[in-house]
Amino acid sequence: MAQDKKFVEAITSMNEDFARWYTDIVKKADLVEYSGVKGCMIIRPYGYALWELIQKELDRRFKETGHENVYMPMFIPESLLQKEKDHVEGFAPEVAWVTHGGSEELTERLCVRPTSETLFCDHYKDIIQSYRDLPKLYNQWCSVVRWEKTTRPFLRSVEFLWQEGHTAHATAEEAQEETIKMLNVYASFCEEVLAIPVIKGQKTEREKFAGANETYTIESLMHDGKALQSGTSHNFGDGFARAFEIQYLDKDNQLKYVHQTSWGMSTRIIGAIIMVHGDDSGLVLPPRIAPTQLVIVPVQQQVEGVLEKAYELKERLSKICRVKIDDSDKMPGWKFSEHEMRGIPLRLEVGPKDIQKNQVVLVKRLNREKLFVSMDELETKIPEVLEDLQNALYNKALEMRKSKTFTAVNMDEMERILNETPGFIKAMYCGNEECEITIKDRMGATARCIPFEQEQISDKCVCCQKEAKHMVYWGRAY
RNA sequence: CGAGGUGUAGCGCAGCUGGUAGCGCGCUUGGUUUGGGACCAAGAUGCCGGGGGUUCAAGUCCUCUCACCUCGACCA
Repeated sequence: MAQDKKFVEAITSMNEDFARWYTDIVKKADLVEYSGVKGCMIIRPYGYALWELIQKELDRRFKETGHENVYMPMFIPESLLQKEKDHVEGFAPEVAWVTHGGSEELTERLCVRPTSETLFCDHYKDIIQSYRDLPKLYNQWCSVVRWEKTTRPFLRSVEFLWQEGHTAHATAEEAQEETIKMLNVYASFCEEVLAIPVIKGQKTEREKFAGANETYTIESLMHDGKALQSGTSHNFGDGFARAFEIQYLDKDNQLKYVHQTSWGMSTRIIGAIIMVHGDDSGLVLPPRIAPTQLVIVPVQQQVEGVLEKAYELKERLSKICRVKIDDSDKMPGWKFSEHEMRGIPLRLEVGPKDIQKNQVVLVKRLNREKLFVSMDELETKIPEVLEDLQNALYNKALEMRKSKTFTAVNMDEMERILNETPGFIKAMYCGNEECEITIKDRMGATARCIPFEQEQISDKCVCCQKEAKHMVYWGRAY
């Protein structure tokens, strides 16, 4: 089992301690450094490069679906935050307040935005008058602050980077269409770019966003069997519009409330990339999101001609992929491990022997498989291998999820599965919140979503055994 | 906010019944090396988390405090 051999002792093994494994990777792969403020992280160049690629891919998809980027203030006056009742109640426990400007106490406290619904609403109220002003399709890239007590890099930090889309529509139908459209954007982004398979579905009443009529979600499953909400899309109906009096004059000369949506994806998704694809040697990045897709490691670089050839290859290959060269004076083995830890999908080794044979060695991060490739065929071979790796990662993640997805018809069965083989549990639900609470209290699992793709596991609710309304994915979650 | 744990060099740690600071890795310089974490030599690096006490003497004992980590309750 040479493939499973561990070359680096620095990373705690996944099976030994998953939480430690995660923090080890985050630090050893140079994604994050802890900062002086509890719960706030320094995102280092490699981690930020990941985020930039995520931004680039998502932003392109937002633009393609007609959205425009804006920037809202970071501060929200207390009175503004108060306007929508459910919304404030949802966020009140975790907002940070600014009370002073310099040495002077403010007449009204300012909240550091935990999310920007109220700001967008306040703005929409001013700029929307006519049906001709609709729809408004805005998005904002920013950071938000939520005063969390238990924090972990990417998964839950006090300040995090995200994107929040906020749209206003003339009709309820349009708003619903937008909500689903953006959920699909997230889902295809996750599956196509991040190679993370997701379950699309709707949140239960209990789990939905504060102030939303409906919340839709994509849920993914981590290696330890815990679920991660990877993106959400909300239909607000006209609830916020009524609270903020966002009205427009329709064609029929009637004043009507707009219908709104919001949707977000955050740096948390980086946690998902780590926990879905990573292994005991470190990060594993899908090629489409890898800041460096190919690293060139010269071997015996002191031998005349080796470094020159390596630089020449870098120059050539930079036209077809994101490539870096490691010409430091570390040992080759050290470099191999280092770049594996950072999850670079493909390594190219070139040494005197290769140059003689006019070939290079390509090594896949995923399984350390070696390919000997002629120097003349790199331009066709490398994109092919990267594409294969992208697909292989998706399939592997899908297999992993399948192997951790179970069905249960009663509480004992559900609890046994959760304890013995953590993962998603498909089980029927009556729709009564009491049952959700019972399940949460008894086994710490929550309703992840009511999937669009329904299955009939049984007729009865897994908890109360009364008539079931729908099938729900349950699980312990991050 | 409850329960537990850890703070000593950049990182990981040792430092006993108190006696004035050590190991490994990393770092710097020079040399030999290079196909899975090389070797030799010479270096540099400390408010022992912070305050207060006990003592002739405190990483070490007492006390308060702060920070961080892990696990639970609440959340993207």
